[in-house]
Amino acid sequence: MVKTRFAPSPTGFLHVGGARTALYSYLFAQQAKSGGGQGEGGRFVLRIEDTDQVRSTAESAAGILQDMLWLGMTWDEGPVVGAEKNDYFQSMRLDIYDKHLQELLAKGLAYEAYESPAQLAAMRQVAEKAKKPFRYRRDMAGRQLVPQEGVKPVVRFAMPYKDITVHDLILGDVTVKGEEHDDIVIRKSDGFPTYHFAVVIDDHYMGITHVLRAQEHLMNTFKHLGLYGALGWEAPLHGHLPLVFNMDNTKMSKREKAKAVRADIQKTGVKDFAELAAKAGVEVKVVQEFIAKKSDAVEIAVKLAAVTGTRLPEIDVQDFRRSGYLPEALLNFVALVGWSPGGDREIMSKQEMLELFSLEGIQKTPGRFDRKKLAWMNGEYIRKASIERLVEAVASFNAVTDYPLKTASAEVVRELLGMYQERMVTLAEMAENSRFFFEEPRMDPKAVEKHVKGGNGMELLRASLEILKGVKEWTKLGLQGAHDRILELGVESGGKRGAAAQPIRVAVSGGAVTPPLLETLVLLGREKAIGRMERMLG
RNA sequence: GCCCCCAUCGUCUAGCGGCCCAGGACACCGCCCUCUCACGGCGGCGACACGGGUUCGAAUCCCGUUGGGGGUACCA
Repeated sequence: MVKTRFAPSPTGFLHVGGARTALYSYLFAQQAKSGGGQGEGGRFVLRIEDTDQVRSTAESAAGILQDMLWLGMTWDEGPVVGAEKNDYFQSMRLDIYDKHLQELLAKGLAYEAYESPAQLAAMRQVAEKAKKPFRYRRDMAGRQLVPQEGVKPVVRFAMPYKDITVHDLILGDVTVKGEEHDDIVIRKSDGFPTYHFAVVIDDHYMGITHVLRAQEHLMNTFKHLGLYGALGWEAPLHGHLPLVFNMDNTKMSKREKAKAVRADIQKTGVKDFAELAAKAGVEVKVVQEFIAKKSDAVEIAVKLAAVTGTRLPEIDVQDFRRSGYLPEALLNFVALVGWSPGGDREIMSKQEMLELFSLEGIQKTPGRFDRKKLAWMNGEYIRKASIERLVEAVASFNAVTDYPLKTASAEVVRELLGMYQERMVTLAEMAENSRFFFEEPRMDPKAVEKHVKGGNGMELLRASLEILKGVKEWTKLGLQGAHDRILELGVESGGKRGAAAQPIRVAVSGGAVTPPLLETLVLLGREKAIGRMERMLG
């Protein structure tokens, strides 16, 4: 039996790094499920670690579930979508933690500690000045041995001070010496367990056999192993995954959204934020604090970005959905940051990943998240997808975005997909570039100058307009003759074959780039096409 | 500072002692195709961090150096 889990804390949306951790755990369990006859099956558990009362939110938890499902990762045990909290939320399991806390206390394997946060900070500072590591130990000098007025005690775990080795599934054996350990807090003063305590108890009760988590947890594992020992339980196997970074080696964090917005605001040189604040519907003071880097709040960044037109970097799964990535492409890409099936395999369906996944293929080094490669991969998926699949994807995309594409009929969506499938990398690109089909085009002055006003653009446009006006039936078939004639026009005028197409493009779309002219004109319709050309001619 | 992990093209990686003066993909740069933009095709640039060992033979094994990363919370 293999049982894995993904245990996010609901303090924000599902991060792509988290999605990858979830994916590996999911694949590992699913693999055991399909088993090849050798396994007794596998189960994948989703657990919400909401022991941080201040930062956890219900919306965040709901968002994480939604993102998991969008990516196609379903769980065998966990929260029920749309339902109230159940046993897979740590905040619902306080009794269990407390029971074991009492047990440890009774056995003398845990104890109350009475230092205030300020006292602890001071102790750390002293250690730092002396260039000595600070470790809270029951045998250290200077402990606060009696309760203090106004300070609620925490409970610390009496860590065994002996060498501990983790047999990591990915990194191999890692040992930390006994003198390195310290007595961690297992119950905070608010009565909630800390992560370390809740995780151990939950993994045990939920029967988790394999824990795959990010490498930032490696050092925590020793503490957890200490707890398993004290509780008399067998520990699950652990595997620590390499971290995921940005191309510039910085952490992929939500702070980048704030950074992007700040950079754009600073570029404008505006110093008085009253107008900006008003437009964004935020208090001036809040904006000022944001600019002063006193806050990196995502909600504020989003509001301000809407005003400044800043393109926020994608960090969370939701961001990628809004940018028009296909879940299968994102999943495929994310799988490959830190794992390789060996050989040259890159494009893989979930089913193929399931067949190929193995812990041996997991890298030990941190990976960079190369958005350009993701974009390429998304394009590959889009080009290989059936129109049916893309129609579905557009619906899912429209549900979280607000482009005019949203107003398109099913039939028009299919037409657009036909035109854009080979020339888009994300659905957002299509949504953006196809705006002129739905609303009046914004004229790009450079394009107008170059293709219409410059050279013989006006003449060509006039001649083309006459040809188009003569078209009886405004369909692909009916327009074919006129279209050919327009291309000839370009050659006759001494230009390239497409010389006459450009002025029409610009008149009709506002820019120099559209899908092939014929299809564009057909979908646009006679009235809009001719009207826009006439307007351009003045 | 201390503890721990890691190290192949700019990036993701293949490689698990001879098949490698290192293969693929993205990116980048040319050329071809072409009504714009794409798609597609062809080609180019480009890496075993460094120094010692071990071995007939090392990208692959060992040690050191350097570099990168993680941890060092009443956050997870």
